[in-house]
Amino acid sequence: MNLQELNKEQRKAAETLEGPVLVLAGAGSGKTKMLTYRVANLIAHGVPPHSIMAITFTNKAAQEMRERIELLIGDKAKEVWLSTFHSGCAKILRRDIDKIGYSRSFAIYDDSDQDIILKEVLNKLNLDPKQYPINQIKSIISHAKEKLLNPQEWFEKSRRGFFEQQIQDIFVLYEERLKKSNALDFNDLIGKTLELFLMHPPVLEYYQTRLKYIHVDEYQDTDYAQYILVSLLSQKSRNLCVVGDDDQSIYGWRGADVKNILDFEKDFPDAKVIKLEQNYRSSANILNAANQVISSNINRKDKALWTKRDDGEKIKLYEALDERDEALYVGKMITHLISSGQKLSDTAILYRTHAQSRIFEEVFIQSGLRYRIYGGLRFYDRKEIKDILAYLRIIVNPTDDVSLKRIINTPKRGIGDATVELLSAQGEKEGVPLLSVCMDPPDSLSLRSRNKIVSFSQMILDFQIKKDILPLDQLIKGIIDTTGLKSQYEQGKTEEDQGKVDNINELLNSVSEFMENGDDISLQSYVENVALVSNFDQIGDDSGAITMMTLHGAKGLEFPNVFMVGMEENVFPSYRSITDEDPDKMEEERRLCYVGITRAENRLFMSYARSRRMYNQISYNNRSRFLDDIPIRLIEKESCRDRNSDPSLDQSVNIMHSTPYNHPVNNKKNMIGKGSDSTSRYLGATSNSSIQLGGRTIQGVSQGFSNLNVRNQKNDFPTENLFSEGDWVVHRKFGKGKIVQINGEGRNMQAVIAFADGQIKTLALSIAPLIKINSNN
DNA sequence: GAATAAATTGTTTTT
DNA sequence: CAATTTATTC
Repeated sequence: MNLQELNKEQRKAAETLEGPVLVLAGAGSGKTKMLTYRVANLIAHGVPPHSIMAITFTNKAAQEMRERIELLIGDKAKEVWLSTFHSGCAKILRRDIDKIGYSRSFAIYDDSDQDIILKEVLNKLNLDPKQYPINQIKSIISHAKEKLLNPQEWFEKSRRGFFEQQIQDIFVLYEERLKKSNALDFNDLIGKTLELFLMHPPVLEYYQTRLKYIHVDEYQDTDYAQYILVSLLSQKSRNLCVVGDDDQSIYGWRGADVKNILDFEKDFPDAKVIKLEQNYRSSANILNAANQVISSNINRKDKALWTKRDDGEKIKLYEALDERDEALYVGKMITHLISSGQKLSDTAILYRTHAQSRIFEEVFIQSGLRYRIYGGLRFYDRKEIKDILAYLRIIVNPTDDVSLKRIINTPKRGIGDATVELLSAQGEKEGVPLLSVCMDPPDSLSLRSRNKIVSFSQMILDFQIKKDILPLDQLIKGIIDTTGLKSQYEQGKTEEDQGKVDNINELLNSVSEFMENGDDISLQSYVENVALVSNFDQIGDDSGAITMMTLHGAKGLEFPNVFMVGMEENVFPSYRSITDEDPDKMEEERRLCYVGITRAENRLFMSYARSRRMYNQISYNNRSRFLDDIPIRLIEKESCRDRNSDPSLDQSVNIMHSTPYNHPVNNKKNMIGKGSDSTSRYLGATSNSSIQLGGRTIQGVSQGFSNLNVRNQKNDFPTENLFSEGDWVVHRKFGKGKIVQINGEGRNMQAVIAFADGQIKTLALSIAPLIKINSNN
């Protein structure tokens, strides 16, 4: 490691090791480089790598930083604690969450799980979803949790009207459901970690002592809860280094509080403040444009980025006829860039909303330009994938009612809505997990239904046994085979079904990858990983494709050529930000524009359309106000030829028809998630994904599982594998208990169980409706 | 209970 | 417009 490679300010930041440090790092100022060297420098000064923590915004950023530190100091980099807030908290909770009344096999509920719970809650309270929109409730709950408010506290601080009272009730029930399912939402990951720390000081002290040097990247995007977390963790050592840029704060809508960075000096009066203002990324023209745009904001720390680079090319501004014309222009420009030696991956298209991507997909497919879309529907959020994951989740955490409901009749096995409703009501009445009820369904159901339900729950328990016997990939393969999750699509002939089969194969692929790379390859770890990765976590995998993403998604990235499209009022800035009552929203929108511009290294293209189809109607928007902030001298203007007077315009499309493909653009189909590559399929390239799956492995597994089926038919349930002394279990009627002793063998095996209410019972394991809840300890 | 047809409803940004 | 929810029929 050689600190001489840093500039003066960067070096100062990398050498100021003790005490609180605030680094105000402008866009492209070598922030990651500085952080990397600082960590390496700490290690060079004898600090053990495991005492160093760095929190980043995305898993991708964490991974990249780890690689860069590794280049400097080698294998020791592996011991540095690098993670996002969410995955770091998940790690802490996996160790000790049982201390605050959850099982360590807790589930992480995502957005769509929240939807399901809230729908049920509204239903139960007899509230109309139109008057209490799910999305609004979700955001209220999320904001409350960001501020560490419980339902009551939230209500006290609200307007305290009738609506708020109802929201409070919903909130309370929502929390109860999560708790009952042993599940946490994203905000809980932070909040429950804090709860753990506050209720159990020794746990906090452990981390305070261990993590002597803490770094937080993108500090401007932290919310109140995260701020408290960081404050607590660094309280003892006071070695806290935060890095951020108030001009790049673009997550206010998610609870991010710029005050955290603006007030850092108040929180730590002895903080050393270092400013990184030299930009290494963009040409002078691009940087000047960015500086001009952001200077219209009032609420910001004064600073000015500068560069040693030449002016470079002017910013190209294109006025398009409509959104198709805009896409054609972009396609044409990219084709030019390619012919001048640029790679496809040198170019990114940035837009305000995902919906804008579709027309680009259409045009690029027609032109044979490979592209990748990041964000949007996550790979793991696709229906066929979520179904598989739901099986995995119920195996890890048998109390996960949301997952169970999802799969109890998927694929179709004749357990209808009415039946599920009844089972669910029963579980609620008795306060036990749905799976417990399924193991011993009420007599009010027909024998036919009961048989289906019992054999379903036996299948789940069989999987639970297999979990500890088979390696992860074989387990998942076996589940897919046994349940018919894949074969249900293999029979279908539509392209959609085929895509689903591909995605399932892709999932298996990603499992193998996970097993090769990770150190913890347990099912639980896999499920957790899947819950916390985003679509932005694999950017840069593909060197042969154009990158397409939202402006938010582009934060932290850079590209030689950047297209900012849809530069129109109501699009960008978004119509929702154009309000007089909240000028902060417009400021955030402007920062987003600043972020976009500063992604570009050499060439920046901006475009707007005179007319655009939005929300299924044609709208005519003015050019974005942000364009007017850029000095004319930095801009080179191009305008569309009028379609009426110049029929050759449409022919310009045909020039790009080098490889004509007439595949329908099938909506989110082309969204690229982890490892998936449907673009290459469209373009005739071979995807190696399915090849690795063939033959041997598959057969091996299905054999293993056919044994299991036979056993099922004989009704000879191998309980001996499932329970052992010391296990925590939940009984249908007696509630939570601990197995203190196991006697007998096979079908006659009995367990002595001490239940939470003090009762001690001896139960036959082959028939007792028991669920193991400490499945992974 | 399942498969189809009809109606309805929603679109910022994400760990 | 397209995805999801609801109604209808078998």
